[in-house]
Amino acid sequence: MKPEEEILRYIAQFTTLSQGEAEDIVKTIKVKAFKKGAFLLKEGQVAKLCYFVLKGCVRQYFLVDGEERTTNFYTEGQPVTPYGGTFRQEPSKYYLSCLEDTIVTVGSPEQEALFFAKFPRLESVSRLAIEEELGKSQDQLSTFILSSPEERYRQLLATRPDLLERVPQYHLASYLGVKPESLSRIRKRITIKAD
Amino acid sequence: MKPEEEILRYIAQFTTLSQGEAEDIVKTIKVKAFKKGAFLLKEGQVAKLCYFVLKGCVRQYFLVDGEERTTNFYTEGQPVTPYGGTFRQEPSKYYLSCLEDTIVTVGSPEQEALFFAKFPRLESVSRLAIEEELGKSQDQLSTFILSSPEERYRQLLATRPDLLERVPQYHLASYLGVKPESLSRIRKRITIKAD
DNA sequence: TGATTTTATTAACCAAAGTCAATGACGCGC
DNA sequence: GCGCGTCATTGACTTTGGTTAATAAAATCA
Repeated sequence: MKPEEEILRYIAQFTTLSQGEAEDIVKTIKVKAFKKGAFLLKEGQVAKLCYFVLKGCVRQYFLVDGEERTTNFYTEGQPVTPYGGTFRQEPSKYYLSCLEDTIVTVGSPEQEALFFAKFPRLESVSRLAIEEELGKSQDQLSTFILSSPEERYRQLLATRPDLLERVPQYHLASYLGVKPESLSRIRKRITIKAD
Repeated sequence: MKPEEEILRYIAQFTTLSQGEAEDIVKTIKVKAFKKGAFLLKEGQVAKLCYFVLKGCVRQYFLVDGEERTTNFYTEGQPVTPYGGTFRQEPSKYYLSCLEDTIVTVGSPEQEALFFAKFPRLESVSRLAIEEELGKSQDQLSTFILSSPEERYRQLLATRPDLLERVPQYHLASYLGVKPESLSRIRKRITIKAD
């Protein structure tokens, strides 16, 4: 599958596309490649663009007392919406950094308007997608906040095992809200129990 | 201010209303009162309605091993959207219970359609509001998840001091992801440090 | 009001995460 | 291959939250 077609799979979750529409969409979207280590967004910048990951991995984090706190990993097939698709005016507190060479689609409010003019049917799809993201975000909040770090790690293991392969452990630790040393101990505890 | 007018304040965040529109909206919306302890939604029910708090306080929680885990408190001026305004088909895992005598507006998909037919301008307002909620939810996720319980308590103290007055501490503890005994100790630690 | 229930605090002890420091393992460039 | 930096693990010790149980304080209601 070409990376560009990843976005068709995403849209297909919400509606059915004709062959013509699909080809048209692939032709219309703007695609951009980033090198490992590149930033899609830095703290203080106003987010003018939004993204959708076709290939690679983007890490979202912010700084507290100079320390990075990872809040999300976006991989193939995920929309990168640090602010829920809203194009806010305020400068962002988040960084978006590529952990691998990454290919994304790029959207701006202007392109969005053109896109919806061309594919009006997809405007409601967009709304659905945002509501879906909100639901996920709230579920994540409720299941994550009230779990222990070990439970959170097991949860991650169950839902996104790919991340354990491709993301350094100290970033995962930050994502789980613990120090790298603790994650190391958690992993040890689990493998011992598994005997 | 009449409770009904709370919703005008909310809408005013996103757009400007004429005097006529404002009066019309207040006349159109459906208002309902609940007694302390009443449920807006119970686990297993399919959420067919959404709410907006005019007066009072609603607690959202779900059960894990028979234990309540509080995920949100909704007070005056907040939309109650356990699933991002979406009317999902699935039965909810959440309870919505009134901590005080509470007055809310009630919305259904049908009423929503009628409402938007009458005030077409407000459909985009609704979209903005949902995106706003998503932004808030993601911010909450990032600031809460990666903080210690003590930091979370300080955060709550700073952002929603009203809750400390009106909500029993053991519900706050559940919301912060700790046991009531721990919250008690955290409070003690903080008052000692404050000397 | 007094009695009863509900909610909050405190203490003692245990388990788990933080901190600091040292050591290993691995990858990368030279 | 060697050296270097990055990342992961381990150990000793501290801090913090969970657990259990007892007690105190506050709210509720007859």
